[in-house]
This record gives sequence, C-alpha cells and structure tokens, in this order.
Amino acid sequence: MSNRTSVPLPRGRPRSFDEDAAVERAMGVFWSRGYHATALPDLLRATKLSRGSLYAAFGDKHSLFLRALDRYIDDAVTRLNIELDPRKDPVDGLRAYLAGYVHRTSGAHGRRGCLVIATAMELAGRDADVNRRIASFFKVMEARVADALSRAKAAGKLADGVDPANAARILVCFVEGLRVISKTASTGAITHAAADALLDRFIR
Amino acid sequence: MSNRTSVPLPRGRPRSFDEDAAVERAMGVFWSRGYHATALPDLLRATKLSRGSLYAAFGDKHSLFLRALDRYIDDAVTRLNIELDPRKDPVDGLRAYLAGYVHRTSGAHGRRGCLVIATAMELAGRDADVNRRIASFFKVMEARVADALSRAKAAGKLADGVDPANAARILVCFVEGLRVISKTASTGAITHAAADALLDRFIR
DNA sequence: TCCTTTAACGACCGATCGGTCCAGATATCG
DNA sequence: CGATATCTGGACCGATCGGTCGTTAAAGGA
Repeated sequence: MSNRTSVPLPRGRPRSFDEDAAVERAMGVFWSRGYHATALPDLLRATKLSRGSLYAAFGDKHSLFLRALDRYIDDAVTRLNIELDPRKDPVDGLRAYLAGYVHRTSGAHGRRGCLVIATAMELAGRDADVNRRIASFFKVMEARVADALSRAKAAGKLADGVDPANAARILVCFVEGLRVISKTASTGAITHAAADALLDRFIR
Repeated sequence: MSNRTSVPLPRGRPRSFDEDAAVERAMGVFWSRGYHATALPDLLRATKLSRGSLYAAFGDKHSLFLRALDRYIDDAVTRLNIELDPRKDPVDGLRAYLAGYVHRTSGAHGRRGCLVIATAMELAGRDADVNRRIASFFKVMEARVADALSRAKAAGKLADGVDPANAARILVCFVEGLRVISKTASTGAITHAAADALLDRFIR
C-alpha cells in the first residue's frame, strides 16, 4: 500500500533541495545571530535558497525559526536520552551529562552559546509558541535528571539527605548557568573541576 | 574653588530633563524587549524625549544601551557588595545572596528575566564593548562569592573538602541558570528548596 | 529689553526590513 | 513531444529601521 494518504501523485517539477538540510543551515544562523539580528539575506545565503523558494517552503521567517528551534531541541533531547538512558548506570549517565556541558561550554564552542537560552531571553516573554517549546524542554531535561538521581538513590549511591527533585533543579540550573557565563568567559579547567565537585556533593 | 575644570559657564537654555532618569527608563525598555527588538519610538515613549533630544544627549542607540547596561550592572554590583559585605557573617551573606535571586526569579519578576544574561546571549559574541562589561560583571560576582566562601572556610563553617573557588563557580552558575529557566517556568517553592539544599551541601 | 546660546522638536533621509509576485526555467507524466 | 505542475530568482512593495538637520522655543547675561 503505497501512497497512503490518497494524495494525488506530484506531477510537475520535483523539489530540488533538501528541506531538512535547509532547516539545519537556518538553525546555524539563528544560533549564531539570534532571531531579530538574523535578516532574510542571511538565511538565503545559508540555505542557498531564493526568497521565493524559502517562503514557499516555510511560510515566513517565524515559522522557519520554529522549525529550527524544534530541530535544536530534538537534538538536545536525543542526546539527553542517550546520556541518561534508564538502562545504563545513573551515576555514569550524570557524569556524561555534565561532561557534555563542560565540553560544549569550553572555548569557541562556549562562545557560540545556546539557541534555547538565547531564544528564551529574546523571545519567550512575548511569543507563546516559543515559550511553550522552551518550557517543555527544560521540564523534560529536569525530569530526565531527576529520574537518574532517583535511580541512583534507589541503588544507594546518593549521599545522605539528597532529594532527587532538588538536586535535579540544581544540576539543570548549573549547566544552563554554565552556558551563560561561557558566552564571555573562557571556562576551561575550573569549570570541569566545579562540575566534578558539584556531583561529588550528591553521590556517595 | 568652584568651576574646577576651567570650563566656561553654560550660557544658553539649561537642560530640562533628568539624564539619569532617562537612562533608567531606557534601561527598563531594553530589559523588557532586548536590544534589537527595541525601536527608537519605544525609547522615545519611555524617556518622553524627542528624537533630536535623545541623540543630542546620548549619541546613538548603542551608546544609550551601554549607559543602560552600565546602570543595570552598577545596581547589581551594589547589591552584591551589600549582601556579601566582608564585615558581615559570610554564611548569612550567602543566604541573602541566594534568597535575593530566588525572589527575583519568582513569578512575574522572573519572567522579566535579566538584562545581563539577555545581552550576553544577544550581543556578547559580536560586540566587544558589551563583552567586556559582562565578562567583568561575572568575574566580580564570582570573586565576591569566592571571598565570602573563603571567609566562611576560615571560620570553620564550610563542610569538609569544599573548595571556595569551585563552590563559587557552582553558586554563580546556579543563580544565573535560575534566571534562565525562570523566564518560562514559574519557579516557586521548588527553587527556594533547591537553593537551600545547595548551600547546605557546602556549609557545615 | 535685546541678544546670545542652547535645548527641544519633528519632518525628513537613505537603507533595510519582512514579505509578495511574476516571468522564465525545468523536470515529470501521459 | 506537449501539457502540466512546480521550482527558481529577483524585481518590487509598503513599513519601519536608525540617524540627521533645520527650525522654533526658552533661558540667562549684558
């Protein structure tokens, strides 16, 4: 059973560009420049599309931005699901999670910042679509971390008196704060040591 | 000895508006909307100035923004110096510091966000003037917190194995991360509990 | 009171914004 | 091959951007 949705077969000239690749390139531009500072010509240059093609494919700048943001968040959630996979050791997972952020906030990587945070600060207050996506992302991340901490606690690996929910919020705020200060500071070994020290306060 | 700098006395019509108050109102607009999303008419409405007056007084939008950012940072550093005053008990100071951020990130306050973080994400990568100010601000904050922690350690109030420099970076990242997630989430009691739990891991 | 000096104002500027539309190219199908 | 459908590039649109400048109003000093 091909042609599942009973849509008539396309007849004319087929699309000659990869839509997902265009979204990814657009994501890169928004990531580097932010929403307002990204002008149409920037997006056209990055996607190698003409105005007409871009508007036909994506509707408008805002819709393309949402596609790019979704892509960025999907990537992050995928990474999260791998690092904090319930089938793996939760403490190892938390170490990998923190190590990932330390790496991503070091040097030039760090200075590029984070599209989610930049968007939260630039648009979340005045854009319901954006707000929903970002609130959901932070919620998912905190839930994944809390789950890993709960499993660690059940395995007797948490220090006395550590509450998984509180510790999860602490860890999430820590890594997001890392991304903020690494926009301007070169956070190298100190950050690595800080991440280790923080986790060591929680595990037995 | 009046007229110290041998500047000729002003002769014509004196300025009829308060420059500092105008900077403060402009700061509020940039704080709420961000740099790029703030248009001249927004600033004119907020400051009750005409285009001509605003440009005569402040040069251009970017210069006015730097004035506003400096004002915001000065306020924050002043608060920091009060909360973490070396003459006061360092642990009380750290509690006040965290409590201030918890309060400032709750409810509607939280959703307004933080001008420093928003600016870091929006402009720091491409604006050296901005980058310098923000890097310096984070450095000052981390230094003040580290100093308080060092004093606490000297007073025997720190838990075993806590390094003031690492703990300072952790606390700064935590509070900045708080500001990020509170842009979209309503962080109420959980955040308060998390802040308490974090500090309790460091003090004896 | 008159003159000098400066602030205040808003019309106006070129550039650029996001977005539309059309003419021409091109690929597929009957 | 011809008909058809879609893509492609860029001319073009009104709106708005940040910024300038000539005019007017007002406040001393002489």
